[in-house]
Formats: sequence, structure tokens, C-alpha cells
Amino acid sequence: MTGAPAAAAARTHGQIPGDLGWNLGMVLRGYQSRFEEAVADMPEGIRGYQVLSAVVHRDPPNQQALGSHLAIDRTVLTYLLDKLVAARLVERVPAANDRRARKIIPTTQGRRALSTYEVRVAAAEQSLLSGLAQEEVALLSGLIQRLAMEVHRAQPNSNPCEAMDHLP
Amino acid sequence: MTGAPAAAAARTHGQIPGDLGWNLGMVLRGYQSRFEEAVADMPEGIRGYQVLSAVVHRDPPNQQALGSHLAIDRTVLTYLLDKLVAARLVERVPAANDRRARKIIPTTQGRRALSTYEVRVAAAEQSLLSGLAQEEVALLSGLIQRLAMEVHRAQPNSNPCEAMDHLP
DNA sequence: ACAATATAGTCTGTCCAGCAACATATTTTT
DNA sequence: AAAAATATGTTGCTGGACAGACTATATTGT
Repeated sequence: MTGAPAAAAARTHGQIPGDLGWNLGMVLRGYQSRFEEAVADMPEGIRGYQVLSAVVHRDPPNQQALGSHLAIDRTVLTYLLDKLVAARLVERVPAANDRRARKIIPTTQGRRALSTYEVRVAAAEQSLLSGLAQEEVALLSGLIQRLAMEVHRAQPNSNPCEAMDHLP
Repeated sequence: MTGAPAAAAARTHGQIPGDLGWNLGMVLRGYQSRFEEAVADMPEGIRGYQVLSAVVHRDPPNQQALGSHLAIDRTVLTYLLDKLVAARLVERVPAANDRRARKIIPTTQGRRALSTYEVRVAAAEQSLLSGLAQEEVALLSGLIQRLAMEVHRAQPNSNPCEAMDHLP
């Protein structure tokens, strides 16, 4: 009788409150471990790949937009980019219309490396989702993306949405 | 023409490889921020809640099982439990059949506190999922849970599955 | 009984993300 | 022109996570 009077009321559909977080964390952990070994050769691993990918696919106008898109701290992004520049994957060039800012652009080598890694990353993602049927994967991806978009839009800080609403 | 020859092949259904990770991270971040403010009063915040919840709902036989279920390091779990014990939410008692081990049991106060927080956490979860329709929530929860179970089962280390396959 | 093993806890050191404060150069505002 | 704001980079600090070594205790195998 010490049991769960309010706890039972808190359960939505047989789930324990907090299980969603546990599940999310577990999935993310599984994802990250596969991701990590897929991009193990890459400078700075996952972060390095994400930065390079964002630079190529989103073409952010400056470091700030890049950092807030990936939720990476300014100071972290600095040495992250240092490594990528040292590896000749990206370059820092003065921004066209604002000479305070620097635009990060991929080198040819960087584009090539990204293409290679993308194959591996896609394989890693499929490996994670291999237990799901084709239509379930599409469903899950869609729902997660919708949620992610809402969260992203509701973020009080770090929200340069205007810079990333152009899909190729 | 510098574009994406292999990259296009890597895309499964119009997605950029790595986007799943970005989406997952974004969702988890939104979840955590809501979760955090829901259990702000709790000692050690999210971790504290998770430990207490696991203690009550999963009844792990020892600290190791508890720690590996939550993927919390031994050394971290030690001072985490210290705080919860100090707050009179749980107790360390010698395990019944193995007196090396200590079983973590909730106090009456701990059960009461958990019930209170569970209501808030459930509200936080619903807040995150408020943009989705009822059946979409159920669908998403189910898929994520299936994925989480697979990941959990495939974990090389920290896998005392035998200790947590008893659902009340 | 003895040795080997397992659990829990502590301590130490290391690593990295995150934050704040400051410096520099440049833009925008007044 | 002067002042405020912005973008980046640098430095130093802090907190948390994690790994390794070590102790104490208890269990299991021989």
C-alpha cells in the first residue's frame, strides 16, 4: 500500500514515466557506437564528420551558424575546425559581406572524404535500423524528424533558423 | 560536378547520412531540458530520478545491475547513491543471499517522492510529444522501445539482462 | 583450510565539454 | 566620429565522466 497511487495515474499507456528517456538514450548510444566506428579515421570522429557534413550540405554563412546548428560551443568549434583545417578537409576564408566573420568551405579533398564516410555512416544507420521493416524505418524517421524540428524551433538560444531553411 | 556521386547513393530516402543522429540528438536535448526542470528539486536531477525509478520499478539485486542498466559508471554511481541516501530517498542494505553486495531499496519517503515526480515527468514527456497525434505517439514509443531493446541486448559490456527480465 | 574470484567502495589522475572573461577586428548605430 | 554591438579566437577555470590501482569483504572452488 506504499505503492503507486499517483504513479499509476501518471502512466500514459503502460509505460513508466522516464522510460522514454531511457529508450532514447539507449538508441542514441547504439547509434553513436556504430557511428563512431564508421568515422573512426576521421579527425575528431563524430563531431568532425558532423561539421564537415554541415559545411557541405548546409553551407552556413559563418562559424556561429555552424556551431549553433550542431549545438557546439564556440570555443570547442574553434579547435575542432583547427583540426579539420590541419587535415585539409575544410578552409577558413573571409566571409564575403562581413569581414569579421569567416566562412568555412570544404576542400575538394574534404568533399571526397565526406562522400566516402557518408557511405559508411549510411550503412551504420541501416545497421541500427535493421530490425525494423522498410515502412517502419520511414515512419520512425519521419516522426523523429518532426519532433526534432519542433524542438529546434522552440530552442530559446542558438536558433539561426533563417540560415538553414534552404533544402537542396 | 564536385558534387555527390557516392553521397547520393548513400542516401536512403532523401536523407543526408548523419541526419538521424542530428534528429536523435535534438529530440534527446529537448527531452532532457523538459526532464531537467521537471525534476529540478530532486538530488542529482535526472540521474537521481532515473536511479530512484529503477530502484523502485526494477528492483535490481545489486549496484552493478543498477549501474549497468542505466549505463552509469561504478564510481559515479557511488557518489550518486551517497546523495540519494543522504536525502533519505533510498537505503543501502546488505543483499539477502550475497552479503558482499548491497541492495538499494527505496524508503517510504523515496516512494512518495518518486510518485510526485513521476507525474511531472509524464507531463514533460507529453509536452515533448504534444505535436504528435495520439496514435503517432504510441507508434513512435513502440518503435523506439523496440530499437532500444535491440541495442540493449546487443551491448557487449554491461549486460546483466538476466537481472531485468522480470516485469511486474 | 586455502586460493581464486567477485562485489563494493575509495582515491588518484586524466580528459573534455562548457562557461566566463578578455582581446582583436569589423560592423552597425547613434 | 564616437559608441555599441558582433564574430572570432585565446586563455583559464570548473565540473563531470571515466579508467586504473588499491583495500576490504565475502563467496566459491579445490
